[in-house]
Order: sequence, then structure tokens, then C-alpha cells
Amino acid sequence: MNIKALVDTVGLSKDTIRFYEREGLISPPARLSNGYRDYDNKNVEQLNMIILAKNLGFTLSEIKELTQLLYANNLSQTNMGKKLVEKSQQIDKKIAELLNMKAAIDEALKGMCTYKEKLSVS
Amino acid sequence: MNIKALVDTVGLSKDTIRFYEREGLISPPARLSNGYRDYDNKNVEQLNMIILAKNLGFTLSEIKELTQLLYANNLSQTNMGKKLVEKSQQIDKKIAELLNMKAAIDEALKGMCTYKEKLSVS
DNA sequence: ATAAACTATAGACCTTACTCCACAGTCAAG
DNA sequence: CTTGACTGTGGAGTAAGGTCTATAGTTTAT
Repeated sequence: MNIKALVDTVGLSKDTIRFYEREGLISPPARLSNGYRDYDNKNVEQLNMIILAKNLGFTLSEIKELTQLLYANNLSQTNMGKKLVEKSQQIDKKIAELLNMKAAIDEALKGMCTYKEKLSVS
Repeated sequence: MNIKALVDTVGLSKDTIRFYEREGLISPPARLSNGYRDYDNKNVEQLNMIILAKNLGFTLSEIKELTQLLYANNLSQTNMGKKLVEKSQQIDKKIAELLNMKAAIDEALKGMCTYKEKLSVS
């Protein structure tokens, strides 16, 4: 698939996709005889993972590490295992923090309801 | 409390704290007669919330909106309620995405284990 | 065979979120 | 009453993460 199709599939700009390639966040796509890039499903998967991870506050260098763990086959197994467990724990922490924030928001909402009740009683 | 104490409490640099003040992310602290800032617990709370939210991938302008919702008293109640519910849903979505990523990581870990088993059998 | 749409590279430019610097006033300890 | 740690302001500088522009080759439809 050419870059236009990829842009339409993942919703990133072509500049961003090529920037990610330069930065080593996605595997360099195959090239056609004319020099055009020819992306595959793995690239789509990688980009979707990047979008997800970015939205969750991971930096590009963290994402680079993560995608390399998820898509590379050439890392030492024990090393990789250690890092994956680490990432998994990092994610658990983020989930806990999100629950925390949600609690603060719900608190604020509850406060508002109390206020409204007071209004409707008086 | 002066800025030094605040720095020691929240772990941000003084430059960052003053930057957040300029950007309207925290309430402007009271000033002593000599012009020094005099922070209170509300400021500490606000900064902790900012740290949390930043770590979760919210931009400063999103955080500005959020903290204004949580700490301001001068917003129209219905408007505020709507936005808080919106934020709450946004957070639910992030949690779902994190669980997704965790699944991908666990998948990779499982794959590794299978690989290891094969090795130990052969 | 030419216009319109696509692709490539290289490098300049931009925004966000800090971070640092210069210069000046303030305060507490010895 | 000076030295060292603190505070203030304004403005320049920096790193990350893109985004845009110029210039040039390719392909498809008419």
C-alpha cells in the first residue's frame, strides 16, 4: 500500500509517518522499483500502537522501545521479558492514576449536585 | 509557603511553577509585602493534579480547562457539569486503551514463554 | 502529450513546554 | 554590614514532535 492509502487508514499526515520512519519508530517499508514506499499491515499495526501510546502520554522514545519489544525478534529473550514486565507495571500505574483523576472529577460532580439540591429545596 | 518550600513539596522547578502561573494553570498566589509569592494548599493540590494529568498525556491547555473546572466557582453549573462528564468519559476511554496495550504486552510475554517452552522441550 | 495527482528528499520553520540567564531587590546569619 | 541564600522580572534559548516548502521525478486520465 502506498503512503496515501496509509494516511487514509491511520489518519496521520504523510509528513508524520515519514518522520516516524526516520526516527525508527516503524519498520522501513519496502520500496517499489520507482522508489515509492510500499507499506504493509505490520506498518499499520505499528502506527496504530504509536497513536494509542502517544495518547496515553508515552514519549516517542518510550514508544520506540516498546514497539521494538513488540515487533522485533532479535532481542535477548530475558532482557525483553524484563522490559515487558516493566512496561506492564508502568501501565498499571497509569491506570491507577487515571482512576484517581476520575475520583477527583466525580467528587466535583457530586459537589455540584449537592449545590443543586440546596437550590431546589430553598 | 514560599516557592522554595513548594518546590520541595511538589518536585517541580521554580521556573516551571512560575511558568504554570503565567499560563493560568494555577491560581495566582497571594503576595507578601516584599512582593514574594505566598502559596497555599490549593496551589499544592493544583500542581499535583497537573503532574498527574501531564503524565497521562493531557496537554497543558487541556489541563488548564480541567483545573478550572475543578477549582473555579464561577462557571455556569450546567456547562461545568457537561464538561466534567465529558472529561470523565475521556478518562474511561484512556483506561480502556491502557488495558488494550497491556493485553498486547501480555500477548508478547505469552509468546516468549511459548518459545522458551519449545526450547526446553527440544 | 499534457494536466492533475501522486511520490521523493532535504531542509527550514513552528508550537509546546519548559529551562536558563542577567540583573536586581530581600533576608538571615555571623 | 557584608556574605550567601533567597526572591523577583523579563527575555533568550532549547528539546521534542511535528509541519511546511522547494524542487524534482512518476503515473494516470483525457
